[in-house]
Amino acid sequence: MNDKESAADFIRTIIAEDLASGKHQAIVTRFPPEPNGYLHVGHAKAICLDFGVAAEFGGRCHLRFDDTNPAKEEQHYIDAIKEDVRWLGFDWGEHLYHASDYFEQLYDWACFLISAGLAYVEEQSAEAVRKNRGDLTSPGVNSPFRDRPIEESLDLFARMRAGEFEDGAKILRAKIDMASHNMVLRDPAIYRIQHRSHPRTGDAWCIYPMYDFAHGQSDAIEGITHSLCTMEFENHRPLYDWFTSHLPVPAVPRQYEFARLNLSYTMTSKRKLKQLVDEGVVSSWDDPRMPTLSGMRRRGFTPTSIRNFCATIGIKRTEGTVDYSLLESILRDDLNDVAPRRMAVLDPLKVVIGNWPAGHVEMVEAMNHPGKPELGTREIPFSGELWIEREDFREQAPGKYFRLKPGAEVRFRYGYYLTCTGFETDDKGEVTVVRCSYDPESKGGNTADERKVKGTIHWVSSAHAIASEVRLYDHLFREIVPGANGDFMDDLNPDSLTMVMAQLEPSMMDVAVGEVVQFERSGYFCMDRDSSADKPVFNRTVALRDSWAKLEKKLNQGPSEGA
RNA sequence: AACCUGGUGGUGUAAUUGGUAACACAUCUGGUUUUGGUCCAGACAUUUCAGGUUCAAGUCCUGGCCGGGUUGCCA
Repeated sequence: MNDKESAADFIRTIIAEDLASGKHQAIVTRFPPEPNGYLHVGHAKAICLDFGVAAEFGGRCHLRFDDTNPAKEEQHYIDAIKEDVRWLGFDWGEHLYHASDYFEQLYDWACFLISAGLAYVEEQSAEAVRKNRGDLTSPGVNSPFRDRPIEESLDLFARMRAGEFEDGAKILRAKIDMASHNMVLRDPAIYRIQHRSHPRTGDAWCIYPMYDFAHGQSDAIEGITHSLCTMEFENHRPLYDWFTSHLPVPAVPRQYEFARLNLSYTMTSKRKLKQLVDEGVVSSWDDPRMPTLSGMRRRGFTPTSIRNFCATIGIKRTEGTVDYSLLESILRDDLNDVAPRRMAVLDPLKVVIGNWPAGHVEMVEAMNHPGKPELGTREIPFSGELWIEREDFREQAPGKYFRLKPGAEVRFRYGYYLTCTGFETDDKGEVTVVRCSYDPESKGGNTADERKVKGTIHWVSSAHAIASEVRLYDHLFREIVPGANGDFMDDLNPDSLTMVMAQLEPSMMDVAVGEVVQFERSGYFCMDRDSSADKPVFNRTVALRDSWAKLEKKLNQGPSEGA
């Protein structure tokens, strides 16, 4: 399946205009994650925008790590982020940068600001600073240090860098407007002291620039033309512009904001996802239930499906919540196209064919993809003892139930027509064996008389089957918007993971870790890295659409209770 | 209640910038089918409300209503 084209959203419109008017000769964007966690679908939206727009307009996109807070950042996050961006299908080429690459320049610019009377060293406590900032409806109060001599601030700032003061003892603040309606402009902190080693600069620094002081300037240094970010930074744009207009930066980039992605039944918040990992709710950042790119990869999502999803949801400034079913639909679309078909029984029930020659095994031919004959066929062993899906047999069933029931004839896909002649149960009434007879003239699934057999079910020869652990997933949360009514942890779905022991057709031995196949009539499954030579493990990526389930639900709701 | 932003079907997007509201998902009906899958056909909104400008308004103006963001030495 090819990538869906992205519509001309407001950002692409602006870029096209900037190029047409000659404002820019070429465009440069950047994707700037903080390496404090793993990337999730929300980031995919940003990545597809940043890299996508650059590619469409013949520009380039940088990967820049926003590593200004060593308290939260780690090298392994950096490595994982790079892997995820590459997996999604994007390439930053030579343009890998870090905000920390610019620490020396940023320091110089901070001194420049102090010298220009536009920044000062603050010595009030964090609490006092907060108190004096005022609130949403009342202006703040100027700091007693606001008008201290420039030389004094310069000296103090140098000593901050030299490590003379403890964490929190002082900060550097920009001198803007304590009465601004925009809180971000009330003399924002631009440097803080943190005696902590940084994943890249080690112990070279004990003062670190704040996001606001690093981002726009980093953009300027790299020649970013369009700095795209999410709406929560909208209030920061005036500050972004304040720095680039008061500092001798080499270029003046522009920031544009778009709405972040919200997906139903999950969440796109690094902080909350980290909590799920830290509290052991999920096994890891790449748990297949996680909306992280690594989790989705392990689950069996294709990069194409995620890119198509991002193209479909579009870019706007309005918040909304996308139906998870849209993602699933786009995923199925791609998987239907690329996934080879196989047979597997998730909830095995034994079928014994009474008139089958004892000990006889026959090979039947099955297509690897009904829609793509060019993908060839494979041979599957058929015998007198088979596994079928427990739900494919009913002792009593409504007329619309086309599967196995006493007296009914159904087609065993690619095999034979079987007619149910009886069944056995245990003391609890649970069906243990279904007895059938087969029509020797129906090999392959057709007969000369062309009689209609409505039902077709999948099967696996019990003597040849491979036992496998299969992990079935459901939404991680029960609520469309987890946490909407309180703590999101209260909305966890206790049934988000179910494990079953399935029986697979022998050819499944050749599936590779990470490969996705369709278990016919069931869903798409991806071989997990937990697989071993003697026990494969599969994750259900997504189930097939199930119109029978809907029909049956309706039948059961009807006036006369269904079977 | 301050400032900033936004409001098109159940959901996500579109509408040549003032000219018969389009597409996808979801839902419901049918048809095809050796996957109750795929595929095909059909149904499903007078654009938050009230006024105004205009031959003509989802697009422009005024007011109301509703939503999101903002008071880190996080990003």
